[in-house]
Amino acid sequence: MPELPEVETIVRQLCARGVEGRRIESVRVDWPRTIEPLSPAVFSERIVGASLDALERVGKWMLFALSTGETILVHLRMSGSFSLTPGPYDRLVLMLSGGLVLYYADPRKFGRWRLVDDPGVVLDALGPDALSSEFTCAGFRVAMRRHRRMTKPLLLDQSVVAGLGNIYADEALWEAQIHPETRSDMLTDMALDRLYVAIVKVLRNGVENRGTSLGAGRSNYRDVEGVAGANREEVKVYGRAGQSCPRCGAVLKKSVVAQRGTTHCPGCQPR
DNA sequence: GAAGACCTGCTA
DNA sequence: TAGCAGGTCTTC
Repeated sequence: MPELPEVETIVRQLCARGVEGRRIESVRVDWPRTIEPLSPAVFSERIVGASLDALERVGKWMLFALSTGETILVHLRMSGSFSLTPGPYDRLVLMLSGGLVLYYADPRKFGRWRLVDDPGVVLDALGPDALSSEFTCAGFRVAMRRHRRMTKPLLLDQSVVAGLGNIYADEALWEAQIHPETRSDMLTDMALDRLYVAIVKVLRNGVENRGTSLGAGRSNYRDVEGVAGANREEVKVYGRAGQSCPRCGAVLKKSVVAQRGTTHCPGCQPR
C-alpha cells in the first residue's frame, strides 16, 4: 500500500516507459466510483483527445497534467497500482497513442481519480512534500509544536508533512528513538531535529529501494513492472513485532495508536 | 480522540 | 470464519 516512496517509484517508471507526451485515445472505466465526483461518461469526454503533458508526484498524489489545462489527480490509497499489462483487478484503463495502454488496478477499490482545473483544490490542504525543498527542519518544528497530539498520528496527518504512511512513520520514529505516543508539544528541539532527519532518511532509502513490499497477496505493493520493492530488507520495526530490536536487542512491541497498528522498541524508544 | 465507512484478499 | 491490512474521510 503505497506511501511516498512507492508512488515516487511508480511515477518514475511510468515516465521511463514514455507515458508523458502521449494522447489519450480512449478510456475504459470498470469501477465507476473510482472517479470522483464525475460520471465515467463526463470524465471520459473531458480527457479523450488530450495529451498527458507531464506526470509528477506531490505527497502520495499523482498528477497528470493534461494539454487541456486540466489535471488528473490520482490517489492509490490502500491497494491502487499501475501496470502496462492487464490484470484481474483493473478498474480504469487509458488507451494511449502509440499503442501504449495504462492499466490502473485496485483490488480494494479505495483509490480515487479526480479531474480538476486547479490541483490546488487538493494540494493546498497538504503540508510540504517530505522530499521537497519546502520541507525544512525549522518548518517541521513549528508544525509539530502547533499541535498537542501524539507524535505518530501527527506524522500521518498529511497537512503537517505529506508522504508518510504507517510503515515509514514507524520506521522514522524508531530511527529517531521517539515513542509513538509522545505528545508533539513535549518533543525537545533535539528530538524534533532527529525526527526530521529520520523522516527524510527513511523515505529516501525507500525510494532508492523502489518501495516496500510485505507478505504475499495481490493487494501487496508492486511496481509498474510487477516487481516487489526491495526496501523490505531495510525495514527495522514495521511487521517485526516479537523480534529483537536491531539497535538494542529488546523485543519489539506491537500496539494500537490512534487506531493504527504500531510497532516500536520499548528499549530504545522510551516514553 | 474515537469509531465507522469505504472494499477485498489473505492469514490464522 | 474472524480478524487484519500499508489510507483517508465523515461523524460524532
